[in-house]
Amino acid sequence: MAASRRDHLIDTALTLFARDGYHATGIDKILATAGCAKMTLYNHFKSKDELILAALRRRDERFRDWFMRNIERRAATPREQLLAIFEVLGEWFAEPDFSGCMFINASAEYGQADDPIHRTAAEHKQLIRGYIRDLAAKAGAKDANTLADSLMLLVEGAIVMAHVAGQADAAVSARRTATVLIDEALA
Amino acid sequence: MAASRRDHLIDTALTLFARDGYHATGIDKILATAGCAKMTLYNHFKSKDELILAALRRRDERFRDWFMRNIERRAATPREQLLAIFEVLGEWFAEPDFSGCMFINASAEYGQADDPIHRTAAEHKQLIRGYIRDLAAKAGAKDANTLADSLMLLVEGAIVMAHVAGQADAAVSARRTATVLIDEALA
DNA sequence: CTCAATTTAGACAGATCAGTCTGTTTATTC
DNA sequence: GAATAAACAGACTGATCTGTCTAAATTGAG
Repeated sequence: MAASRRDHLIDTALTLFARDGYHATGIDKILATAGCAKMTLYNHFKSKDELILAALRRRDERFRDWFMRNIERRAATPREQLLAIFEVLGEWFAEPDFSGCMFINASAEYGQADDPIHRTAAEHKQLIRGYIRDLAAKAGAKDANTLADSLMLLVEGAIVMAHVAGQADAAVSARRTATVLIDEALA
Repeated sequence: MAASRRDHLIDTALTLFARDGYHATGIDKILATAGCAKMTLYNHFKSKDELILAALRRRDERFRDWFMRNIERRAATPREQLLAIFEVLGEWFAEPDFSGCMFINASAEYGQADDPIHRTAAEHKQLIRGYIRDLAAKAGAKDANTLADSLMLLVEGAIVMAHVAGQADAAVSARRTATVLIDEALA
């Protein structure tokens, strides 16, 4: 198949970018890992940045699908689902190859806000926020946007504390904190 | 002076690492910007990684000094100081060259937890957390550690949302959220 | 089978990377 | 002024970077 080569390149790049970072992962290492010729890559992507964008788009799809699916599997009511967010985060942090959020990491390496890579990261965060906002609205929050903003801070804070500070229980702290905020917002 | 050349190199590297990232900032660019010879750098630092560590240590000192000084200038009581944290964050985010947290960014590029650079970032976060914990204790929190954990999540979450998602008012959201948590913890 | 598209390996370009070394010049100190 | 230490410019190594190109091998569809 034609698309399979391209898919395989994206998946390989995804894994390496996640583990080693973007600048530190060279094209040659991606090709060697994927078992691919250089021209195959440049036939499908016009530059390394385009491959990074494709990898981020795939990561966005996969992560949000996994995230939402697990939240909705764990909890039935919107209120419980808001709390399940942090249980799913805890699962993620406990993965042996957890290396932080690829979008936070991408923004770290591509710091300019108008960079397409940075913009893709920003869009991902907005999509996550939108999902949380919808859950908050369904849970009957007085101000779904405000509750979503608060919970997003906890989500992103937990990711940072888990990865940067190595705080293994960051998701537990975040869940406990979220209960206070949710109780207050649904009162 | 002998130390001045070294200091100037650290300051120059600090600025470039903050703006462009660590891998993307080459030794040659640092030298050209600092107006320094290559051997001067390698007489003071045995490798680029050592220079990064020196820059991070200096950033830690400067940032925490600036952070604490501004919090204590803005507010007199420990409770108000806990809220002032987020006002100072807002000041930081509004700086024209704000490019996120150098320690979060360093952990993004040096993802392995046992890397000295990553460890330095983790230590910085623990120092900030310790400061917040002390404020929480002085404010009379029932459980200063728990409140500090919650507020740290808001701090780190606000940094991420401000930088990655470009959410300019992340500090305002975090402050509003913090009032709920502080009220609950001091009740 | 045939034709066209894709993938292959690998050479190559031109730039840049971190780090070493040499020899000269500047600055400090006695 | 002489002696010592530091910083200087810049060549150099060897590796690596992204991206281009060629020519042969492979694949898939009609």
